Amino acid sequence: MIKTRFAPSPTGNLHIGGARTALFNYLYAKHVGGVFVLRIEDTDIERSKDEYTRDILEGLTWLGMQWDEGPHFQKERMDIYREHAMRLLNEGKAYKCYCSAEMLEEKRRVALKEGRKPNYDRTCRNLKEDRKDQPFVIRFKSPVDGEVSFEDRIRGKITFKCEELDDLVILRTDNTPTYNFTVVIDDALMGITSIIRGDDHINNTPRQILIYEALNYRMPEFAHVPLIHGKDKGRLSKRHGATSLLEYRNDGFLPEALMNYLARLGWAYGDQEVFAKQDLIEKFDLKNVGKSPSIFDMDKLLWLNGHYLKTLPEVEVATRLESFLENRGIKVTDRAKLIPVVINLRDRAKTLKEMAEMAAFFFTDDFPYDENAKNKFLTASTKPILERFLNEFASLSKFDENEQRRIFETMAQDGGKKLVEVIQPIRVALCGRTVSPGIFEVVSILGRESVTKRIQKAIALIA
RNA sequence: GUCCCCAUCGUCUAGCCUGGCCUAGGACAUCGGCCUUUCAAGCCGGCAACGGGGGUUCGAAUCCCCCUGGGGACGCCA
Repeated sequence: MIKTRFAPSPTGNLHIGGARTALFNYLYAKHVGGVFVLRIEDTDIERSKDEYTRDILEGLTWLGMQWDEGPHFQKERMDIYREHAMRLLNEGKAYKCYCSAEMLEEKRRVALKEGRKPNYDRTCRNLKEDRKDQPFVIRFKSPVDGEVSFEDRIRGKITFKCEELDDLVILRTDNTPTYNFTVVIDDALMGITSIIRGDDHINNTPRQILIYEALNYRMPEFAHVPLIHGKDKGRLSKRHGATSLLEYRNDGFLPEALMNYLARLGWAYGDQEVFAKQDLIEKFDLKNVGKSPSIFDMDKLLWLNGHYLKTLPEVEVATRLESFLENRGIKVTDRAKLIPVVINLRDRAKTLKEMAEMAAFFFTDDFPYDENAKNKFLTASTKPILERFLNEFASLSKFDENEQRRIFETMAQDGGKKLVEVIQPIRVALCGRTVSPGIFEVVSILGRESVTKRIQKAIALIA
């Protein structure tokens, strides 16, 4: 049974990079019929915050990655880690180190400055006496020579010389365990078989392998996925926009689009661009994951989002649009309007937020006029057009497109104008702006009463 | 500084493992055109890449080496 996990630390929001790592774990697990575990790595008491945990859980849920197990919290497992540390200590595979953090920091600084590698010099490794009253950390005894290598599912064989590795701290002065230690214990105890994570962890892998061996636990397979970079090629950060996945939700992105986009970032399946979730589960595989870092491209995400806006069932989009309208303070009293509005706007909007902005005027007669549009199209010279339209419209017996078209064409002909010249003033009167769905559609959706009211209001505005 | 990783259009990528089908394919963006009541959407077309140098081979984007460039890691953070 394949088991994967996503193990974020709640020291920040769930960002794009984390979400992608989670997605690869999720997809791989689902692809092979395995289990996807969620674990919160909150051993850093200082920086961990509940609000971040909430953000992570909500983000994963929104994207549609339901975990099968967890969330486990490391905070609740401290005793387990301590027992393991004691076990290694008793077996002579770890030792107490009394060096002060300040002193080590100074040594590191000097080493770096002199161009040496800033590794711990193992001062306390062979200490015989037990200094009972002095604070200490527990360090793992790393082999002095030899090498460690592993077969990465994405990159192939990776080898490190042991001399590059130093004796890492596994238990701090305050009796709390460190990352490289807890991660091994948890992954082993939780039966994780496949560790898929960012390639910033490649360097940690040999240390972790050594700990697996010391603890005599079964070794999982590793797959290191490249990081996502910003436009400037640097690591993705706040500077590049959204810091939380949930901001994308609030900006009107669809989880379907984001999942699709994230999956295609660093992974491909021939020339296919559009993948529904089930499709991803069927086709995703580690062997198609690329090795080089990719750059987050908002334009492509927008395109995909637009695509899903156009292809998802109308009712589905309508429901989501309604909450975005509410966010703008618009109560949808006439639900029946929602569907035709979506049908007319889905080709024009890239996001739900944008769609809500474009849809607002459909739901209230009390909408604002775009200043430029008003100045240009609601003037003394266009007033006759509005008045004539009002009359013709009132005498309209049927309400279909042909009848409407006849009015506009007659008006254009009589006035020696182009169709667009008579339509634009009407459009501004009805929508408050020069950009909208087709004028016939607008009229039909608004209905007789509302159209009349809006035209009258516009005429009054001019007078 | 040391170690590790990476390298195809501006971007995401296919092709690389198992050399010839590659005059390097698709998508986004961009530019032109068509359609048209505005704006989109849609359709058609254009521009655009194998980082450099050595090998190996009849033949290299594909295999090997070096260089360069980029990224990551070197914590009592995760």
